[in-house]
Amino acid sequence: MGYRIAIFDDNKNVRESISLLLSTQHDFELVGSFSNAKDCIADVITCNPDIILMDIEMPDVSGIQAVESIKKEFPSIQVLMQTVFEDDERVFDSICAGASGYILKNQLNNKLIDFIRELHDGGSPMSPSIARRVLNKMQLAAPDFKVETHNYHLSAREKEVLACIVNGLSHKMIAEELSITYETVRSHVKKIYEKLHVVSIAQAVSKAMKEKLV
Amino acid sequence: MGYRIAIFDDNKNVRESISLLLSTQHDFELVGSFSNAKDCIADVITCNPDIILMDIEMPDVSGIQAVESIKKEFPSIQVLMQTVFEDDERVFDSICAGASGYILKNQLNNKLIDFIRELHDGGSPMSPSIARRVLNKMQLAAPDFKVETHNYHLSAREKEVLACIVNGLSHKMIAEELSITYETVRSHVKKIYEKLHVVSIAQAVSKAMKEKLV
DNA sequence: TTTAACATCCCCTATTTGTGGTATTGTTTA
DNA sequence: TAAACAATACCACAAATAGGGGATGTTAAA
Repeated sequence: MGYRIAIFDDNKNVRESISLLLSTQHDFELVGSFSNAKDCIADVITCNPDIILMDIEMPDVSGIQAVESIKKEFPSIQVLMQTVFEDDERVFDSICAGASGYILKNQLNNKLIDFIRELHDGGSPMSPSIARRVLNKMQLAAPDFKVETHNYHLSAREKEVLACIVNGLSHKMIAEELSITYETVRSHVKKIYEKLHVVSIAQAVSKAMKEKLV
Repeated sequence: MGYRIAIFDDNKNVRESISLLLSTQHDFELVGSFSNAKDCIADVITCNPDIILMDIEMPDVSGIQAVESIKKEFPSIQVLMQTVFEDDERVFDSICAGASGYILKNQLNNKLIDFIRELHDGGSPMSPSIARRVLNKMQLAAPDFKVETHNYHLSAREKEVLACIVNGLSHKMIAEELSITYETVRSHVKKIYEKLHVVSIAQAVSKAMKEKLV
């Protein structure tokens, strides 16, 4: 089965050299080549690719916006970002937008073919320095991932009330929201405090958010 | 400049075959080979490696615990995890513990040399499927990363007070904590609410934690 | 079938918090 | 140097929250 590949890049030379490179592989088929991501959804519908090579810096619509809308419409398409930039922000925005790989353009020529195959086989090709950035970011965010998640045995109703509290509603507003009386809200809150071992709204919100209880 | 490499792996065959593989590279030097991470800190001091190949599953002390303590003591040593496991938990625990790369053992033979060089050059070699898991994890955690971080121009003192509130202290306790009067705390709180555009403790805590203001 | 947990509602009291002011002092900056 | 901000402190009143009860009906588990 061949790979259907599309390119978005505003640089004509880049598009042409990639086209030439892809043509050396008998099982690669370049089904689309676009200088602009303005109509990327329509373009993708037209050419129906499996894999998209996406430049980040393009006029009008950035590659990051493009990958976001493409992945929303076609989650199974794999997008490989390619750029000269490797600042943290662009890297993480791309990944969060749904890119499955991120490579620097200086590595284009020699490795692109391998990277595309790796992508197709369920891998996530990244330039070495990008991969390092990604790991560093995860290490920084480690506390966010490693949440000690006790189970406080809150009932469904109690979780609802707690969610309202975290969203900043007063007891009175929670009563309205859940169509119960103020006194019932108070009963739930008392029970929540007991179960979480807290004694105030501030502590409850803090604990709920820290331990992702809502 | 040569690479000083140490191995931790409980399987003697693995250690020997890696040793053999490394010996084919004139600039690689195997400075230590250990079947156990019990004394990993002492071992590392003794053999002084630049790079460590760490097996995950070892008796007594796991590779994850080992990398955690090694990175704590010697942050500049690069650790490459190698394992047959690729469950999410072990992958992320390893990365959070400070590993700079993570490769599956079935790819050992042919690629290990390249991976070690990549690691040494500031990259983070990962097996393709591992890289994909890492990106998926980041995408899932995207909301945690993409914090719209307004600047509310809180003064240093106001941030202190806000931190106390988030930690669940009452105004009275904050007064004691910061050695100011109760009324001053209330003044700060008023100002904080004004700047954050909130009207209650719950909202303040919620906003402060969501936007990582403390 | 008794018990336990849950959801609902009510009362009383005390404390904490929210809102509106005012005021002094020192520092920074336009 | 005047204006703006920051940190401190106080007062008064209103509203919200916290803690102690008690009560009822339902449902699910032992």
